[in-house]
Amino acid sequence: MAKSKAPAKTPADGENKPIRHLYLIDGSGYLFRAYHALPPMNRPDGTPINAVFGFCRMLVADLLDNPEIDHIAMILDAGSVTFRNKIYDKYKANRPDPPEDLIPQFPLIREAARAFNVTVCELEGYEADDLIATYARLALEAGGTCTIVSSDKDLMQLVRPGVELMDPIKKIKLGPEAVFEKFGVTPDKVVDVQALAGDSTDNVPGAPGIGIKTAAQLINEYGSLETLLERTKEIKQPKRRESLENNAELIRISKQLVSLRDDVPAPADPDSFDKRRPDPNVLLPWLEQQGFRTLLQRFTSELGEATAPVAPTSAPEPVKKAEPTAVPAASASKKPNRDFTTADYELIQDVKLLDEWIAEATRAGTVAFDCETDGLDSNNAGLVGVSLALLEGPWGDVNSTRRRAAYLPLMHRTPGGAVQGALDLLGDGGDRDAGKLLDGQIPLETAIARLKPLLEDPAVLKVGQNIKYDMAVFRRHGIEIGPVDDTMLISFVLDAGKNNHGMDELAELHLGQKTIKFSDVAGSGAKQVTFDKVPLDKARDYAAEDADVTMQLWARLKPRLVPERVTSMYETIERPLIPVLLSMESAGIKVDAVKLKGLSADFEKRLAELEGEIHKIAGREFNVGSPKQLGEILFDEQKLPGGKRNKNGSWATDASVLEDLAAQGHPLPVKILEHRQLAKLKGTYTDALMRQVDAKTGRVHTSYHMTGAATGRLASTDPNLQNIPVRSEEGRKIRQAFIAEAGHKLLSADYSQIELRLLAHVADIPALKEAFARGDDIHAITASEMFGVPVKGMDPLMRRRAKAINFGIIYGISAFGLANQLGIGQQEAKEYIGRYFERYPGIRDYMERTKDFARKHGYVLTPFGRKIHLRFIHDKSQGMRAFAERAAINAPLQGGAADIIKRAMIRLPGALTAAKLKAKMLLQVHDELLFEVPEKELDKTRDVARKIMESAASLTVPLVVEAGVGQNWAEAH
DNA sequence: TGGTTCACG
DNA sequence: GACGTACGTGAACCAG
Repeated sequence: MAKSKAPAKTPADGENKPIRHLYLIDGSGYLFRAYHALPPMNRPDGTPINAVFGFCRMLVADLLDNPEIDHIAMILDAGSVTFRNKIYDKYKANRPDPPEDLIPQFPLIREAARAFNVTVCELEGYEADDLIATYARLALEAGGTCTIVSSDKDLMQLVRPGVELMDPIKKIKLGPEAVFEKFGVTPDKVVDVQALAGDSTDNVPGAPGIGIKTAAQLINEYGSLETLLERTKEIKQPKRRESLENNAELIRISKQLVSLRDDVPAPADPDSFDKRRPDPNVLLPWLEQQGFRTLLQRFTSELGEATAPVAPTSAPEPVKKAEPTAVPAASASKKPNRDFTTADYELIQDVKLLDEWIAEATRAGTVAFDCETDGLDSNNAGLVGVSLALLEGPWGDVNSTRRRAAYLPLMHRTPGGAVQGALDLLGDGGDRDAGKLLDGQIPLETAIARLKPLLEDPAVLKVGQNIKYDMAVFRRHGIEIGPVDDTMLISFVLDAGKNNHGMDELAELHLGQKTIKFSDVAGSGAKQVTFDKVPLDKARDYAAEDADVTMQLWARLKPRLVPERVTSMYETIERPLIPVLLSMESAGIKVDAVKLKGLSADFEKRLAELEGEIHKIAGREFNVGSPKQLGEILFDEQKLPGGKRNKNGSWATDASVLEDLAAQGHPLPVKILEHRQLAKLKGTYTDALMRQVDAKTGRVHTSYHMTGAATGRLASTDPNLQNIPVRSEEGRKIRQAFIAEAGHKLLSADYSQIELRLLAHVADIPALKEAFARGDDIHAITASEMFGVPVKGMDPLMRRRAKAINFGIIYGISAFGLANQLGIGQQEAKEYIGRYFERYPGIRDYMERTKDFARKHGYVLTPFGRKIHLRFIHDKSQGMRAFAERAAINAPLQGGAADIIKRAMIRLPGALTAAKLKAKMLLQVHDELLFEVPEKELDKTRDVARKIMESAASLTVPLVVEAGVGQNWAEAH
């Protein structure tokens, strides 16, 4: 017998309204999805809550707040035994148990739905999917439409006009196209494909040897499963034919298993699913119990205080956790000024309105702005428009403020012009393409002239998201923007390691707002247009939103700096670094294109030779660049010993494997290694670098990302100039192509052993500190202390091993890693580590202290106060925790070194100017700075650089900088 | 798009 | 007792 659990509607709601659009939430599917998507969180009483939190966030932000939704219900499985078990007893038999910290959340999702006054439906003997199918049908028959909130592929068979699927985490609507992408057939044929292909997670057998690809092909060819089974004789491939002929019955059973029933007895009339206001007496106490503070705040102001609070149902036995973590209240969704929408964004098309905005911004004292361009390269992209946003009212109080945002289009053009932007070599911003300037735009020169006083006004703070980019664009129009704040950097100093710092992610996280995607306004793939071709109305929505979101993020994040003790990290390191990096990026470095071309030709010739030799030894032709084909040659065909497989089952062919084989005297791996090295050099460096040379300057301009690495290191892209080869002879030839301008030389200054020095400092190891103070060879000293041999006349092998251990310590040593590095047994490695800790017990103490700190606080600190969060420090997987612990040990050292060189970089431009030197800082490679120096100023510049770098921090060990000079980077380094 | 490999500190 | 492992990046290439 079916039993209904649909709650009665509250009398106050009156009559049910008929369905227009029904939302059906696949409750357990959603819970699993949210569980895996969100980091562990706990309720104040310790109960794990992440999946429920994700569920509530979705429910509020996407469903209850969406006025288009009038009917909504959550569907659940009533039990584990259904009619399908009668058809096939092994159905879903090998489902693993859910994770233990998910189990207590199952009952909570029922509570959550009840608290928000959302109907819960379940039906014994049937799965939630059958109920969903049935309600989808009922909705259609009632003349309405239906959205199923689930990412379960089994529900794809229900997609049809009026019924769509929505991924609850990605918020993507899945229509027939998505179904076709997944199953290769239209939605009505999905069950046929599933019946043939089977499903290992649900233990649906299907036809052995036939997967989704083959199944789709067969169904599309024969039209339906039944026709196919009748005409199996026509199938040419013997294996397929046999599989189908021998398993016809099993396939029919499979079809019954995967077909959803849309005729089950519905426990409640779908008209009764109408969206209802939550009852404050139920919702508020429940939210409080879960610790969802922002939601509580919001609903208290929306619904009013509870008048007769109903105590939340008793909580299940909480899972005991060693270190309960707080629910991040700030990440809950919250939308200030909910009546403010994109429709309120303004379009500035005349000078009068622009002047008004500028006056308003000047009066407000803080303005968010963002510029839109026709490319991504900040050195060349042309300015297309500017957006501005204001937040007026009490500082930082998002609830009692008024939002305003506007877009000022400047260089939008009619579509149909030649593709340009990145390909633009003239860079003049003029008549470089066929598109004509659109009407209704203030002339660029006029707008620039009006904006300049605002953007340079020392009394107006300009807030940007990755403002380095905007500063670069405006600099080329003669505007030096300042003073500035950067929400990306504020987020970085607050939350490095917790989340990334792109605007879309921050908007979602802190404002609960999904931003308009660039591809929504500009298209995607080959059809994508540059922003100047986007129509003004769309451009306004997209661009004004950027400034609007930036302003709100600033109001949300900036007040956290002081209480979370990262103000000085932001104000003395990250923010002042912006203009320094900007100058380095726009300076670029000269490369010798002729030299690169020659190298490329050399490499190409040698590669062709090697390829011939390799094919000869292998006995056949194959793609040497394909690890898959190579693995098959080496281990399946040549039957070489010692094949390892990587996690997806294919043969591993990385350098360490090939080196092992080479050491055993096999000729093929030797050639492959050489081929790999040259292919890398040619593909990644010579050829790619030539393409990156800027036509205007004849130099390459990298772009530095300030928030790419959680430790505080910079990252370099387009091109990455932080991984130019240096370790191999062939590779160094590429460095030779980085050259100085005529009359100049390159000066390279790098910190010696900076991370080990920091280790000696923070762990406070007298023996190491003294060795550094004396200027001793630190690896030799370590070897001497460990193995009890004098430094003089030491076996180089011992020094090498000590060096590997010193590095290992920095990385959070493990016996496995050290053994791998040194090519010794794990036992031996373990013994070395033991001996090291015996000699330097302070280092072991430091490592333990650091791990404890990370476990207690969820982050670690560099000596300069940079915070690095360890997201996985309490993960339930031992492997993930160990990973986080090693990262915790490494982060203060790597991050501390990053702090030091950043401090030096900030001081250097001023110091050079003060010494009347014209040297330019060009590149930073983590512990090295590269300068281009007029030949006559070499000595002075070297002295200044060394002095500033060595005094960038005062530690209990000296900082030592080694400098070199040359015509090219290889010589200087 | 994800996995593999390899360049750097 | 088994498992998966050195820390931090970005780019090219292959395969699906």
